[in-house]
Amino acid sequence: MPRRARGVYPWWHGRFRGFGHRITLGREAILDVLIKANKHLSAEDIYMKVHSVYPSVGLTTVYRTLEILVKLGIIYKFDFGDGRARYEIVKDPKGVDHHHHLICSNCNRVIDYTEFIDDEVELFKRTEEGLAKKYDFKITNHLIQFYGLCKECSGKNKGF
Amino acid sequence: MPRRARGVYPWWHGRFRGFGHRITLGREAILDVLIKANKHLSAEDIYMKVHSVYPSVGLTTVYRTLEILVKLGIIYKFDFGDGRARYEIVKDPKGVDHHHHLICSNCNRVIDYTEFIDDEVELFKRTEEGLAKKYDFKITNHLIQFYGLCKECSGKNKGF
DNA sequence: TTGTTAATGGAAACCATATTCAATAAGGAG
DNA sequence: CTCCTTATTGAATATGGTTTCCATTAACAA
Repeated sequence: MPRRARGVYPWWHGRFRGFGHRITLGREAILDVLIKANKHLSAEDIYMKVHSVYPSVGLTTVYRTLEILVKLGIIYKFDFGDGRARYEIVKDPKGVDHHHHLICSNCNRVIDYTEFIDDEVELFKRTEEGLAKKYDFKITNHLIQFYGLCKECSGKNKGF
Repeated sequence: MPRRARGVYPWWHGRFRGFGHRITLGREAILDVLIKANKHLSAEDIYMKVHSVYPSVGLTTVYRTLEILVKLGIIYKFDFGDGRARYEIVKDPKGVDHHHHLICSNCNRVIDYTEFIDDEVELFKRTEEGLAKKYDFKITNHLIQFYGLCKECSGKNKGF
């Protein structure tokens, strides 16, 4: 937890407090890990990193904090099909770091890609508007993932 | 399991046998349920339906069969975020039944939509080609889901 | 500083899915 | 049609990520 200049608070404190949540050491540490990692991490990944600095923070707190962060829209929760969820800090959809995922059905390797995002975002904007109107559904975000076989697996594995 | 005219086999038998799998009563019943349901079902949903007709078919067989069907590309497996997977028969991407999902973050209701699919298919064709080339990744399918608040939930629930 | 109440961690509970294993049956060979 | 090999099966049990319980601690408003 980097020391903070007097009276200067991280961007997310307002949103956090605004929903009635308290700022705690554990929560700061957890979000700090997500921000610094800048890639998808499992709850256990996060727990281990936080725990190495603050051994008093338990796995339960990690799960509870992640749940809040997801609901507040501060982080994303992904399912890559290997039985454990992954979490990732939300970036501006227009930002440089925004990406989607390629998932290998065989080895579960996950590749981030940033190409074609502009086209996708453009299409989604249109689709979202149409769907929101038709179903009276307030869309907050979308999930896009491609599945297939990665370079290593496509050679040896023929389906099953 | 409807009686079959002599020598006439369901479309999926060839693919099934081709991969060395045997055709069994349980497997026919399970796939039959998926075909007739024509919507996403959980393993338990499928188990109960099959079990009501063939009490001898166990939940284990349902899971094992679903795993094979997914690997053979005969059904899709979805995660809607409520902790249990859903399965759905694969239809031709150009077919009328092809659809994607709108998921309510609050009540977990899932809405199927078929609108705008053409645009998406078009975009994905381009994206898939580009990604396949760049990452040497053999894409077999994609997942798109929109998250947000449904009509019922958007009024009362403000985030958290 | 104090009081109210959210937050915490460790243990236990949960629950969907996976695995084990002996019994059974699909389907090719004869 | 029958036999034989071996995939498939169900029941019970294990697994493992996530959630809940509950007594204790600490955030922060007054």
